Amino acid sequence: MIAFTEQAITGADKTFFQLRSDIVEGEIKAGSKLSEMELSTKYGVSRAVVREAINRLESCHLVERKPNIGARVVALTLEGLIQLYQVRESLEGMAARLAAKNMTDAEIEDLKGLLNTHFQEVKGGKTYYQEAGDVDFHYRIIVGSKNDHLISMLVNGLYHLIRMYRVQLGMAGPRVSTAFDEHKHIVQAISNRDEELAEMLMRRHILYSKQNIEARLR
Amino acid sequence: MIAFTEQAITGADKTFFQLRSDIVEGEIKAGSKLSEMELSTKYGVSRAVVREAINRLESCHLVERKPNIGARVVALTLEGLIQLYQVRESLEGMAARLAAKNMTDAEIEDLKGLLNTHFQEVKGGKTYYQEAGDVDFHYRIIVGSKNDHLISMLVNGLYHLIRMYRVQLGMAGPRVSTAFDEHKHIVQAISNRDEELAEMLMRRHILYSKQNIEARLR
DNA sequence: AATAACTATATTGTCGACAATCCATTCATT
DNA sequence: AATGAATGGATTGTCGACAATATAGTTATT
Repeated sequence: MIAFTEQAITGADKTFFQLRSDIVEGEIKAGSKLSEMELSTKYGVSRAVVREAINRLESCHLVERKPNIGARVVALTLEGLIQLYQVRESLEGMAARLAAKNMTDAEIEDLKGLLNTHFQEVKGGKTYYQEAGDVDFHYRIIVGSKNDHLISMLVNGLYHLIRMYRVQLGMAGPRVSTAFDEHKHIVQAISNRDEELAEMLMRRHILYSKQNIEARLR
Repeated sequence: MIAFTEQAITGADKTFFQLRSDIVEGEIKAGSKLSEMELSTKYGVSRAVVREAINRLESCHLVERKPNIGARVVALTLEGLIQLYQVRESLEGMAARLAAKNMTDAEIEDLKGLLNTHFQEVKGGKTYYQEAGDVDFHYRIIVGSKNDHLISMLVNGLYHLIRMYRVQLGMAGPRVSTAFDEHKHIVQAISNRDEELAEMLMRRHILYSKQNIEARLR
């Protein structure tokens, strides 16, 4: 499980990561206001670096900023979640298509291996690791697309927001075993270099996931 | 033609718009380095606002920034253009699907009207306005999707980069009359509330456009 | 009592100066 | 001559102070 290793170079990086984590994990409440001065004392840095961190968070759609007024953590709404999943369906569908075209045979073999270890965890009922496995699966396909825009939008952009919804609206849930089967079929399509099918299966996979969430939250 | 009216509130806004325009129009060359001090004297503002503007440009994928080294305008490559069009196909396809679902009847009528005025311009051979008409067409469908993520990603994010390629690699070109027919069919599908077809037609439309560009630049 | 104008306070926006880092040139060593 | 270390100059990162703007509370007016 090769983690996405983002390392902080500058102080603004550290503050950004810290702040993002605090928002995603809900330590800073959704919808709450972000005071620059308050955060600067809290994290022990100047207002300038807090401002830069907040700007980056805005790029991730994790906060909304209004001129001369300030920044607020985004509010979590069902409507927002649905819209997020629509974009995700679109982008990850394309990612699966491109992965079927661009992943190397070795990368595909690795992916199959990941699926096996994931299978063991599902059998063992380790729900905690299931989410990590799920994220890792999608992550590899995104990276496998070899499309920098796609990778950046999903990994640096939307995935943290998705995780924020997962954590704060409590969406671990079952659907793991069926989701596992879907993963298997997607990998099979990629292995067969069937771009069309890979995209279609990925889109349905995410669509099911969306419908599952909708049914649960409504 | 209701233009997207972004108005600058703060000074950083103005600098951002100015800098973005200079980059997109090629006054600042693709691939060139952005010196904070140089820009701050050029635009008559402090380095802090230049930094904020550059950060925002990075979010638009118009510049790349490296810690402790600086920011460069992105390089324009055929590979990058292809990847950009792949993302565009994915997102605008979804936008067309959602537009078929979410646009009001009045908005669809307006869109038909726009197509008519566009038709007059095509007949008159006004190639200058053709591009504006094309942008306006796509813009309305994106907004018609009513999906904020989609709108933000395309309008604030990718469209300026696409325009940068258009301007600097000289991609006005013909294909206008055939593109017009494709636009007509897409609107028809939206008018029929045929989500599936609307998405498919939009994707093909963008795919053709990509292939046209590839054939021309290769 | 309700609305409007004003004042005071707090927050964000902007600036110039200082610190840390990188890059090119020079110098020393093998 | 080639590689590596040291030095100087330039650029980015960070900070605290000041200016501009918004918000809340108060007073004045109808």
